[in-house]
Amino acid sequence: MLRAEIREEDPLQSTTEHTSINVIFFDTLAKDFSQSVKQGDIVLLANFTISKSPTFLRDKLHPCQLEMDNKDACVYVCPSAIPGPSSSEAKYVYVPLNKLKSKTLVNVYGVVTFFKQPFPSKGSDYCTTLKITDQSDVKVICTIFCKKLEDHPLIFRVGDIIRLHRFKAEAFRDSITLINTFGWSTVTFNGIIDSPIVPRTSSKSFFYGEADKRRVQELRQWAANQSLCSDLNTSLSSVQPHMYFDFTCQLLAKAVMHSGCILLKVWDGTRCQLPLLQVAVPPDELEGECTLAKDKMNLTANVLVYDNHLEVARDLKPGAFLRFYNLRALLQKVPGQLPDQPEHLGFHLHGGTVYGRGLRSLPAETPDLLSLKSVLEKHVDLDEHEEVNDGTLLEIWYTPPESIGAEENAGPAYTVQTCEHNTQRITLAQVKRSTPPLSCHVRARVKKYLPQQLYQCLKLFCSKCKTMKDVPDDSAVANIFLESARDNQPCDEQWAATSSANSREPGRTISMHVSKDMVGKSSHMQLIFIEGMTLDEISVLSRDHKNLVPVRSENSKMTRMDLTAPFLFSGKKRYYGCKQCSRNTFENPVFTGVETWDEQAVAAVLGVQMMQYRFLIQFELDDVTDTIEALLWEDAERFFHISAVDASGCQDLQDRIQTIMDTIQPPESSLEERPWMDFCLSVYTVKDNDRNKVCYQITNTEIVKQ
DNA sequence: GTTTAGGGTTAG
Repeated sequence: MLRAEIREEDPLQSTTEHTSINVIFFDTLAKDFSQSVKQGDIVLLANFTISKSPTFLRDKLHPCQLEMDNKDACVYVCPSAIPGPSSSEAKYVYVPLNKLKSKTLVNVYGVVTFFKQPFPSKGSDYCTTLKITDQSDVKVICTIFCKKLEDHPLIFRVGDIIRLHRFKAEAFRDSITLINTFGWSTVTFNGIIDSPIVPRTSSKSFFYGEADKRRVQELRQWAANQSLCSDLNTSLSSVQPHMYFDFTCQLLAKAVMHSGCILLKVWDGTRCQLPLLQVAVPPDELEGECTLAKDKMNLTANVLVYDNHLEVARDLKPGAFLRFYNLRALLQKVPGQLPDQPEHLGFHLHGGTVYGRGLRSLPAETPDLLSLKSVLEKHVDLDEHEEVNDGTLLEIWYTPPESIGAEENAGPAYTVQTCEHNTQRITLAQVKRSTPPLSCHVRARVKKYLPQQLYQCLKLFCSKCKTMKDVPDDSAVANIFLESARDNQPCDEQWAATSSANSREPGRTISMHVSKDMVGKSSHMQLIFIEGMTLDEISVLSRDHKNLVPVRSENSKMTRMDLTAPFLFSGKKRYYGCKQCSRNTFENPVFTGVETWDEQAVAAVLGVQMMQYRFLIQFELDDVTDTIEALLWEDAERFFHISAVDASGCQDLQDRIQTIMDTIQPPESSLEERPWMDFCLSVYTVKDNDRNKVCYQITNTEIVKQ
């Protein structure tokens, strides 16, 4: 038994849907038919019977089949005018590119090193120019003139392998060029080693056999070691401003901007690192899908196509896979944009074909598209959200991408806004475009924060002169005490009761002074002035004494220590004064009338302008549309639910801040893994060298108690 | 059995 598949000779004249049908031959007829027929031959069948095709569902051919089981059944085989592969292979001889002779007719194989999409020549035809090379390492320019665009070779990228039949070799400017001539044909193959060898051609008939496969394999192998292949790895996520690059993508939508410009909205499934240009198009002028959700996620590239490329762009259908060649990435200002705001990345396919500039659609099944398709498939969940009404779209627009379709991320996880602002949440890109002053709500993740050493986020701030400084480290403070204690002679003040003792080190005397008014009061009520102690000693002593004021003597008069050191030790807390705003020294302090000594009272008596403890953290926030640097400053204590001064003397509280920061930005985590947080942002301007600088501060935002 | 192009960045 033998099965043959035959097709209607002229499908256009066929009135039925199925133009191919199975024929079953039996016995001698099967054997004879097998020996005399070649693919492409015309057959004439008579006296068959018609039965249901059992393979209809599987092979999608005609639901019936023809069975040649009748004793009168016969078949005539008419050899086709098109020669079969077996007879044609020997006819083609391929000339190496270094052996081309002028004025000869040749067939060649080569690897494409450069090519241009077909462009209109000044004559009657479209022209394709390309450059090829082979193992001889000679490069030859080829020119193909042909009236019909669809008959031009299907070259997708540098590295493709092309076979040229019936080309004329000509000398031009000291080198040989190839031009198509009568009866010409071209076949191309992709240059990827070990990928299936599938001929691409628009020729009506072409010969292709085992010898061709071998030749393609040889050239692929050779080319792989020559680094001829163009870089097709530029994705939207890696594109940089001012680049020229080849870009493989899918067309989402298109719109005619004016007679000289078509907008193509495309994506490759990766997110651009820079904000992408948004081009406003009225919905009824946009052909294809609404890209709002993808725009929002910085996934949609807007390509403006001009001049000679309009012809190709006009015929493209949304959903098509495209490759742009030598596309230009440019930073552009949005109309009405303020000078300080970031520019947006747009893409231009300007006129001309230099460096191969152009675009073409790629057949959906080409192996060139495998990686693109696999990236796009990861975004399938997005599409469902685009078939929704405007209200939902608006919501998606204002929702960070990862929370789309993920219920568990829908609500704020770690922060809550405590303000009364009734503003709709906006994107960071919109924040940057806004005009200060302004309060707004955003949802973002923490990309980075400073200082990374969290103890450095504790600052000293003078509310009078607005000076801010770091908390001095222990070694600096210890040095001040050490210097002061050296060769110190205890001071002698009339108002103080003094007791002194020798330290273990020779020459250092430790003294303690208490106001005579306070003698006999319990120790926690007392204000004790200490002299000649080291930092360690004061620290030990301060465990049991609430108010220790370190002093030194100058000409037997009691003087404050340098204000780099704390002016007061109280339990584990240390209080600092502002060098600029404090009085130089204190004389005859008045201690009467003070019932309880706290840091305020001590500062007042000593003439010290006390510095406040504050938290200061700079966050880099990211919500995909943009990033901004926002300070956590005035509302930092509310944010953490921790007082800065308490944290200054308490390791547990410092650890709690570290824990919160590790939740917001888990160590070693990628941005995508970090929690979304809701922030109230205050946008304001600050004079900076006579220029107005826009600043962002996190206000009215608190960590949710876990 | 003619001609075209014969690579090398627009300027929106």
